[in-house]
Amino acid sequence: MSGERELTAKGLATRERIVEYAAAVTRERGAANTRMECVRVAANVSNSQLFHYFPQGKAEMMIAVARYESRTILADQDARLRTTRTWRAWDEWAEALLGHYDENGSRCGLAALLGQLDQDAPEIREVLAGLLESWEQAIAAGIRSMQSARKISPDLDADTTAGTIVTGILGGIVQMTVTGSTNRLRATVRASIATLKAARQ
Amino acid sequence: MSGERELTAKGLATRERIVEYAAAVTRERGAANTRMECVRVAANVSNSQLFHYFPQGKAEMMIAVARYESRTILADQDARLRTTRTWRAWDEWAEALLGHYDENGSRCGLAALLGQLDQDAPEIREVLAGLLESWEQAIAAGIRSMQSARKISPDLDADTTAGTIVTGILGGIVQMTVTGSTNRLRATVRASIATLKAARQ
DNA sequence: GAAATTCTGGCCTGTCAAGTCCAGAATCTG
DNA sequence: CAGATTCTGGACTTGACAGGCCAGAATTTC
Repeated sequence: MSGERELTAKGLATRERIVEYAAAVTRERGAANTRMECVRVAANVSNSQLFHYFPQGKAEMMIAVARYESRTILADQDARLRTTRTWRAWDEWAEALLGHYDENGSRCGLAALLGQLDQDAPEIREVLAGLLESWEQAIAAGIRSMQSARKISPDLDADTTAGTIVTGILGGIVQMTVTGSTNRLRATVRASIATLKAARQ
Repeated sequence: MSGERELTAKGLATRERIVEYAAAVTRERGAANTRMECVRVAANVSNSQLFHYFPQGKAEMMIAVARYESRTILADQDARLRTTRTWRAWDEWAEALLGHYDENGSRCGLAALLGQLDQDAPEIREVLAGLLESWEQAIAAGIRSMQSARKISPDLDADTTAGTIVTGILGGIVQMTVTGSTNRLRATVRASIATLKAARQ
């Protein structure tokens, strides 16, 4: 047993499985209301295992959950946005985003974590800040693709616009968790695309 | 002692004072991390008083806090927006909003409550939904004032636009709590005003 | 001045959940 | 097979915090 962690492939797999179930519970109940006991039952592991893989306890686990959600969202968005060269692709991006929430009914891994920022967990804040940053970059890359394809004017500031779009999505998600309706998210995402189209070339 | 509550003027004043301090503590530490003990000390009352005025305990108190914050925000926004007839007034509105957060450094009563939605408190959700609704209406009223003054085209849908503006503000506030910076809020509020100006008449 | 209320302040209980500990079983790896 | 790890499961400790209880003091109100 060295100072650092050495996990076998099996160990890593188990740890990852725990994180996935923990993320699911967190999405369902919010980070604050996520009980280690619930995760234990959901992941079907023993208590010892939980604390074996997360010696720092719940705090460490929630950071892992934040990283997991972050990775998941970014992988999806990156794939959809990096080489977006048609208006149709943007419409599909928007509908995919909205469709996700229409299906999952305001369960949102991002929103579930946002509620937990008050705690003593600056690391979660950092992870989420990184997620927002990368998300902006993915959208900015999509905008630049459109500019390369001469469909959006090069005068449009891709970074600023991308930032505003992410802010709008975030606000829409929050409104969804408050009101239970995706109306505002829908309106905002469509307004974002309208803004892009207003800069048509 | 009748079935319903009968509070003297003094009693009401004390209750209100408790709510104000509770709101301050909540802003500082977030709803989840707000301890009755902290409120007790801050408001300088005894434990019995706390539970005398809030027989349902913390849950009831947080609802009162939500109503208080809601009232405070709306009173301010209503005053600024209901009869906004000049572009300058909009700029002042925006700067007041941004200035507030630059001063208070990401302390936000609204954000502090948003984090607490996971809990078993549907009433807080309702209060916040009402706040957002009224806020939208205040902004829509401001837009209509501009339309009456023939400064914004009557073709602009005041309600939809107001909804998008509130969504953007909300997203900016959330990003502020995550990143600690008001940059995105600033960009979004300015983009909102730019959208209005784009519908100049 | 009597009745009700407002208020103090401490003490006590209950609950919930995080995290520890341990003895032993199963599994993997060289 | 030997030695490490993975894993079970339960019992246990600890701490935080909500909330109740009570005896009595101050204040208000009629």
